Amino acid sequence: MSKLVGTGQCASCAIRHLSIFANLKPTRLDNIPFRPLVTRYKAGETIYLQGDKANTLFTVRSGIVKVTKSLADGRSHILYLETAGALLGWDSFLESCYTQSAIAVSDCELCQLPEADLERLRRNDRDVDTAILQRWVTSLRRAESRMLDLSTRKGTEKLASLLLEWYADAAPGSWVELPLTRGELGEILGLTVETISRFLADWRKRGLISEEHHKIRIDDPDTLKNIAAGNNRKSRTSSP
Amino acid sequence: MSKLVGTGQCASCAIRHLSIFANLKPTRLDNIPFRPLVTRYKAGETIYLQGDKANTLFTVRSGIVKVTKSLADGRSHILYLETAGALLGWDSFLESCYTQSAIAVSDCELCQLPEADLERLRRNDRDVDTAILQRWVTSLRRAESRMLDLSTRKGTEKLASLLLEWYADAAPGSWVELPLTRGELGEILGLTVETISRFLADWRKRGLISEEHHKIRIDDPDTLKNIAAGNNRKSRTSSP
DNA sequence: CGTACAATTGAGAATCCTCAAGGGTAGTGG
DNA sequence: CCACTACCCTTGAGGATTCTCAATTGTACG
Repeated sequence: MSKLVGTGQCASCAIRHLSIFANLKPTRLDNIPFRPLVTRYKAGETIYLQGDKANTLFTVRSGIVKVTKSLADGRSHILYLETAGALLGWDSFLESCYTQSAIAVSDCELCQLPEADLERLRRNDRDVDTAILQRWVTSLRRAESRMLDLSTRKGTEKLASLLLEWYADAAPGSWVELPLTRGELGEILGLTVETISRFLADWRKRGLISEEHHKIRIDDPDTLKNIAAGNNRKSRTSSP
Repeated sequence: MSKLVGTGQCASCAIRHLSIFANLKPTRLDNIPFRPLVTRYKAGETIYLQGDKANTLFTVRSGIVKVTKSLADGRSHILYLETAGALLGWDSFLESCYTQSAIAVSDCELCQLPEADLERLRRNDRDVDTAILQRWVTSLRRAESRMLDLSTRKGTEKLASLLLEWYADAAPGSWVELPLTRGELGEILGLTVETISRFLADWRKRGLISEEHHKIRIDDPDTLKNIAAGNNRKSRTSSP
């Protein structure tokens, strides 16, 4: 199960520059009126479940968290993959229940921010308030971009985009950890396991990517970018 | 073009109970330090465009507004349909550009809320702040539900749900205005004009709905609810 | 009454899903 | 150490769904 590591020292936190406290001056940090609990989760462990009473927000310190949403009949979807610095659990602000579940994809470490404490801090500190507001708008933008992707783009376009985005910060030609199963990739993009498997197999054969264990390498980024841009579509000539 | 009607009197506003000022006590309303401009738009007119400098939020007073997002290649999608009480233009909080466009679907009347004024009010008034925060979380939830719908549900399920939702507040068996074209319905659900047209034609033939001019009536809500729930799927028996 | 746009309908094809079978891999317990 | 299990991945065949292209009809509005 998840393990409590201790209480965080925000002033000396290694990922503070990514967090909502990034812009707080050191003197202000002393005013943070609570010490967030730091919890460690192993891959596959649940952080919170859709339907649980929502009264805590979380900041990801390390690892990858998938945020999923399920339908009554069992169909589900991965809404976001969150990494270091992300803030989870907005539903807490409504003092209701979580409308999604959060699950560790890799081993993770998270800070717990009780809603009441964070709310008090937000009201008293303009920088924290602004940081939260910005994250909020950014989350909404991201969700809206995903809606556009889901509704207008083909499977190959979406998968190619996801790989490139995942790979964005990596050195060209290097191996990158991809701790997601085919099923999870499908749940992000709205495709089935088999479809993902077929696309990746095809791209491996064509020399666009290589895979080994749970690592992936992009060998032909240009072609992949073309696919992501939809240039493999049948005919979309702009000439009359 | 859009026409300026005048400046709003929040205290006596007919839709205040739906707005972010709903919970302000009458005495507090006098403290609203600005008079929102009220503007009228005719069907089809643009309220703001993706890429415009974002410094104004809007409250819908009457009519229906579609909020759309476009890809570089021209493909686009309707993110939301907004009605009385809705707040638009969150991007203004980031002092950047609008990442969507807002267009009047029917004749509309909107209040303009300059970001700077609203921001000042939000910081000074806890109720306004809470109201905005709640709308934010609600918007995010709605976007996430739509993501789930777009990625997991079939066309018929989505269209049936949309009609039922649209019809939710109407009396059973009554005619309801549906000012959306087939193309717009498709842009909401991620389907083409032709697909929408075929679904509706089929349902008309089967006696589930009736259409006349731009009005629609649901004749067999039960069957439609079944379709929306996915009960027309091939086989999903839970027995072994 | 012409023009522009919306809706319909058909035919064929692209895309993706479902079902099914088989192979690989990692962890577990005797 | 090995069998066993569970889970993930792959691949094929067939079919459901939806798109694309094209032609036609209907409708609103100046």
